[in-house]
Amino acid sequence: MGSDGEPGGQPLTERGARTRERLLAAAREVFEERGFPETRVAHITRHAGVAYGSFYTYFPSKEAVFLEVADRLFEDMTRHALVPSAGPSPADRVRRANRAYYEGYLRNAKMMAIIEQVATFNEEFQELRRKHRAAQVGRSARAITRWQREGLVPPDVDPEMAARVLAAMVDHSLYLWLVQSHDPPGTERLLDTLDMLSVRALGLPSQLGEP
Amino acid sequence: MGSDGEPGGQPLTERGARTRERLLAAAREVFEERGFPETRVAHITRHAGVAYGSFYTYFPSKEAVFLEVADRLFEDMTRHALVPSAGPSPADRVRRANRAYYEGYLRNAKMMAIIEQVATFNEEFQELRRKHRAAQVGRSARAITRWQREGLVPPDVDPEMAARVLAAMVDHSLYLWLVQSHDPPGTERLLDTLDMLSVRALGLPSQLGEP
Amino acid sequence: MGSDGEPGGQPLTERGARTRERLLAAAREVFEERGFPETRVAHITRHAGVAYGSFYTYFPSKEAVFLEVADRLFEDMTRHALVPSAGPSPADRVRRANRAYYEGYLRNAKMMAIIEQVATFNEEFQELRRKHRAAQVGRSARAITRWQREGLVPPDVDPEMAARVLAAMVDHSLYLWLVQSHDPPGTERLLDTLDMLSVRALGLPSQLGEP
Amino acid sequence: MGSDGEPGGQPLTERGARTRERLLAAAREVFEERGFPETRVAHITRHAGVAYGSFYTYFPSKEAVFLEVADRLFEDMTRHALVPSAGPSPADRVRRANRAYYEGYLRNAKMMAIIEQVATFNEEFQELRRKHRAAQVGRSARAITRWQREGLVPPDVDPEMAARVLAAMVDHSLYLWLVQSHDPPGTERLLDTLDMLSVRALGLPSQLGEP
DNA sequence: GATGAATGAGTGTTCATTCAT
DNA sequence: CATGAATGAACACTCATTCAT
Repeated sequence: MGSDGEPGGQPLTERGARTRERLLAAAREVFEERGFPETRVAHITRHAGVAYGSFYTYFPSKEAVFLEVADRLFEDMTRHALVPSAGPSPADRVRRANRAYYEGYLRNAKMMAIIEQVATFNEEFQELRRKHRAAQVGRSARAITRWQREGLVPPDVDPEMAARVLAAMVDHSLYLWLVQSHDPPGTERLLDTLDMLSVRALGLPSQLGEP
Repeated sequence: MGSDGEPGGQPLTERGARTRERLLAAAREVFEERGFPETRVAHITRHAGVAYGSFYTYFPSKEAVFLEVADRLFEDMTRHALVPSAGPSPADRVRRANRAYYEGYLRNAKMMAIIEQVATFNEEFQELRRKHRAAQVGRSARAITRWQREGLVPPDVDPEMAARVLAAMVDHSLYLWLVQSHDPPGTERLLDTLDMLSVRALGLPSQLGEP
Repeated sequence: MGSDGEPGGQPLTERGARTRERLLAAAREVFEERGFPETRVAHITRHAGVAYGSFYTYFPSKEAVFLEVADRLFEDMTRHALVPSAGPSPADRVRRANRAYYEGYLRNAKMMAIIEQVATFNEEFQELRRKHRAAQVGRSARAITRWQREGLVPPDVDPEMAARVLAAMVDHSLYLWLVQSHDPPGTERLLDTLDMLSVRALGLPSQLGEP
Repeated sequence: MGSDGEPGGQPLTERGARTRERLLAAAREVFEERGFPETRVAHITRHAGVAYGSFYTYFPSKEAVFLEVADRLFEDMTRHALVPSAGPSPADRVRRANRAYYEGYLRNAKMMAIIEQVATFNEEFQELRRKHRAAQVGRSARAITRWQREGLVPPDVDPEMAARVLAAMVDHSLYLWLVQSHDPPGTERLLDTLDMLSVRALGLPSQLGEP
């Protein structure tokens, strides 16, 4: 409303930075525990050990902390998902990517559930998520295109669509398995199936030298 | 939810049945339009053209109508998903099942979004959904097992897991395409990809007589 | 609104009379079970086995049934409270009156609790009750006056006040004992104390021939 | 009543304490004026001159304020009811106790009516009241026992029962007089009768040196 | 910057009573 | 008379955000 420092701005002092960090960490924990709609600002501040009002010193709204928590999570997921393109066979690259995604999912499973939740009603957040997804799908699509040029993937495969569909397969399978079923035993079988189906769906030779 | 054992349920007269139907239809439309949390009971009754209080003559809560609307939808999805097992090749059966699911999804796309939404915070509803999914996955798994016996699917495929994973692939791809992206053009390419990947992932011969 | 038969009027047919009776009996039972504010008209009709709307054929309101139920109860209490004035000593008459009141209270204990309840917020009902009380107190006061003329009660006793105060003593003691404490054992001791204190408070000779 | 363990209680600042006090005072006045069920939270806050929501900063429910108002009242009644045991004759002690109780009742008459009201439907409150009553009755019973040892009260009197019964007498007489009859003239006659009947009922010598 | 009190619009649900059939 | 559907005002409680100290 004025030219004053907007709330939610970055803190300038050392102490302020610590408080902000505490709030972010507390927010994540409370969101994981109760979900977004059931989380009260008071829960977050109590958990962080700061005064109620201080929340609004660092974040303009409950939504805003969530966005930031989610952003950090996406960052984490993406950073670890990078698989060196040079190296073993395409099939192995697919397997490694799947495993890396699984590791990330496991690390962040609870928060992934909440992200799914918020994505169902918050348009701004949907947009953020679409972007992250598009980047990931883009990378996979480019790999598929390359493999097609090398004759490893049949030419009738639409790289963009295949990338989308396989990403949906892995993502949603992990969601149902880790989030909705609370991590049941036998995860190895699930991962093996994901790997196998991904590789065969693309028609990749599963071993070096295989047709 | 009251402990009085109020009827709050099935109408005894023709007129009551009509009112109840009107409320159900209105509820579905309003839910689709605004989502579950943003729907007010007043919206539903206004839309149905009945008095506020009449809602509670037929449903004990907002949640209860939702459950019933969703139940009807599951019913619709399941009824149309039945693909005659006798007939053409396995690959064709897979394609037909995918198409049937797509038709259902398209018919109910808006409501599917809301179902996804409610599933993220309502445990009772999650359970209902798990059951429907399990039934579907079971059917697919049995088909895969049969194909394995007939030598059409490699023996290293875990039928249950494969069924799960492919269902997740189709379901979530359609969700992202129809719900989150609001039915963009080029759906045929998506469906073709789903078919192709399903068939190849299972190693099914895509044409009669093909290996 | 017109010159039609007002609701709540006496029924003319035999069948109507039976329905009305059923509603009255059901009302009493439900009131006893749940108290006045917690009783729904639906409870009464369900309990009576008649249709919801029929209630208003016989009674203009929930309050109206209550008034009638209470009126019958007062009638019962009064009818049995009549102690023949001729007969044994005044002390015995006091004892008999106390016992008769106790019997009535016991018979109607649950309803007495609800009457107490309604009396705290319904002015019309308070008036009804005041009248019943006044009649009872009047009778006792006249007996005390007589006993004063016969030299059995000291002349410094105010008959009206003493009657009031002793009635309050008996009434409230029974209320606390039977209603609030749910009829604990040892009632005989309570009754003996009530008798003894009543008799001594009035200075009555407790035995024939005693001073 | 929430399961969040919200503070909802004691204010931490001077200003908060003042607001809480204002709400308590306003609550008492509104309860007295309209009774418990007819009191709206909005009445209380309007009367206190604070925002609606502020009520719930200090009290978790309408019931909770009532409990606290009543508790303070019981406190007041008890504090003033203490009659020095040393001093004049037992008869005088009885009279003084009666008068002290009357003073307290007069001071709190309106609220006593509401307390009676709430006691008819709120179990938690009934319990609170039972405790206060038991304490009072206990004190009286001990006095009667002492007087029996000193030969001032006949040995056939049951101290506990007599204390109960006389307390009921005084309490309910005052209730009917001050609350239900709105303090009619001639209260002195009532008090004299209460004193006289109490003393005679116990057989206490009404004057020093009298038998 | 930190604190915690203040604000008040918003909502699901209840239920006595009325009315159409 | 009987039936049960229709009505809608009423109310306690929540909670994100703002503000005074």
